[in-house]
Amino acid sequence: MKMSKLFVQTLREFPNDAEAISHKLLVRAGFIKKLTNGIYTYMPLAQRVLTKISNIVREELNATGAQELLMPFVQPAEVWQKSGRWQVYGRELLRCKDRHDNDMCLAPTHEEVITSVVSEVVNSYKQLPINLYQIQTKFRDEIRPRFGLLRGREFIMKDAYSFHTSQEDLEREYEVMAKAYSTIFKRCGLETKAVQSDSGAIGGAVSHEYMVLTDTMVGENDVFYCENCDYSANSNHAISILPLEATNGADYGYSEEKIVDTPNVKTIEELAEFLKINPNCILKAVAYIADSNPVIVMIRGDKEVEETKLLNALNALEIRPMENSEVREYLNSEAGFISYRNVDKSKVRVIFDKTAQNMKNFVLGANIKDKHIVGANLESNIEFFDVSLVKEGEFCPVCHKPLKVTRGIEVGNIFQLGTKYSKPMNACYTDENGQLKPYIMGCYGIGVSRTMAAAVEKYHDDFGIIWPIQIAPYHVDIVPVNIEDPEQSKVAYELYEKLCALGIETVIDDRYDRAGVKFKDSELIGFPIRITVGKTISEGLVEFKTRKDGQMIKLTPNEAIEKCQQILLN
RNA sequence: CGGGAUGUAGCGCAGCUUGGUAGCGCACCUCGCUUGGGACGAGGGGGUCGCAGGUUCAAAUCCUGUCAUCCCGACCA
Repeated sequence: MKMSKLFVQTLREFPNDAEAISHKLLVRAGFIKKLTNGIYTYMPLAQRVLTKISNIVREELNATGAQELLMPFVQPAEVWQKSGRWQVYGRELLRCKDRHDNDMCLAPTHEEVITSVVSEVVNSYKQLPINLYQIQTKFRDEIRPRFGLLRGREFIMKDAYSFHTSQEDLEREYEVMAKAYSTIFKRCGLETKAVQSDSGAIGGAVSHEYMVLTDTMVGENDVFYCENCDYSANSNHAISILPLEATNGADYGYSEEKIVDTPNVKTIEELAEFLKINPNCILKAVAYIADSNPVIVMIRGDKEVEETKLLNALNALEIRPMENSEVREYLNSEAGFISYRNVDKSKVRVIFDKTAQNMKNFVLGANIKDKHIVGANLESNIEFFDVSLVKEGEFCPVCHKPLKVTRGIEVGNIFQLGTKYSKPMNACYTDENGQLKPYIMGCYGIGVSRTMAAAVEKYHDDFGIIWPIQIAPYHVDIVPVNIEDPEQSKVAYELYEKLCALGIETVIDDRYDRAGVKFKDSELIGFPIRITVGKTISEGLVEFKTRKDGQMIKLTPNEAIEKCQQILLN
């Protein structure tokens, strides 16, 4: 490709509406252009990267026996009503009507359609198992799109769905996919960690997320992991063994239950300070509205509520903190002094976190303004749930060593769905005994456009992007310092022809610009290899430079070609 | 949806306080010169100042409303 013909416009400055480095660089280097919030055009350079990632995905999935198909992006409400998600999915599902006034939607995912398609084709256990996938645009009307491609509204996703006759066979396929995923990301030049996760709106029991670990804010997930064993989990799913700490209020002299004055002491910090007590001896109450029902969570004072865990414990869809007016209305109390005692349990659901379990003689809100109870103890027969957020340093649930935390960008995930979709949609096959059985399903996603952004997030420097060669838009950038110099031009074009003939993807920067412009663009765009044809041509040499380590060596044109081949083979 | 900020040429910005000819840099076009790290000179094209009302002889500028975008919190590939 001649640079003069390549449809790309690099910018001299970073766009001012971008925050994430991948967003800034992809825009500045001319890979993407924003149409509107969370919706981008993939320019030719980006399209080449996406194609490469997609092809790696295809090769690895095809190797497992999965088959590619392509499903509709615009879907009728019917299939969503059948699965029950038309009501459940919320405003993230972009709905519209066709000219006949039928309800339609833009596909955020394809469980409904694939289940419907498979149920028409697969009638017998003899046709199972099967794994089908597609690579396609998805639309999710995210509350807050941000970070460019990392959280767009429209994005490219590979989604695969498998169908089985038994849980065992699903688990077998799940392992196959897990392996394929590791290979796929590795081939894209990305190290990933498979972490346990909550299954969210997609549903199902077991799931793992593939995270690219990063120390920046754009990793939107907190990942807890153990350095000793291989336990790792998203914060919305992580569990821990708490370090042994004093949780006995008697240590602070509160061995007898009584009400004490705590004027204007509202927060846990203030209360701990006021009573000269460790926060972990306070049983705090956090009030929520879950699907318009009041809930209070009793949790140890030094711990936070993990709302996804709470959502699951309550089997609720939506959750938000209670407002002060609602505290008065439902709990007949003031924020800061709430307690599970003296609330109407028929109206207010009370959840005890497991951190409350071993507390003795603790401090508790008195449900009266400016008063707390000290030396309190829990009644027996209380059911405990795990709804607390893990903290770094708490102990691994597997091997009891301290857990670490890091940020992660989720580039893929795998779910064991079970019969979550097949049952409501009545999608069944006939088994060996002539019985109708719902399919046991799994589903497996990879964010293709997000993977591209994650690679940039991971591999860049002050000059621009450093593409892993496996997914780089082109392998080599030939820079004739002065295209008007007949000797340089001749050598550069010969080199270009030869590399192209060898199937090496090459750009020749044939622009009449000065060398500095070409060098800057080369580094910004992130070509893995740059071959400069300049003054050393008098000695019959060109300069061979790799983007990754910045190493420059002088070689003859033929040696340069060999070197390219060598690098591409590795 | 709540809190903060910003909308002026393709991109980055100034002008607004104190109303009076719409500007700068980059990019683009022409000519010249230049060719090893985003050159230089001369000339040129391009903007209903987000949108709608209002105040005024006069609005990018003041007032009201509205829309959009970005950042911080609840969603997910």
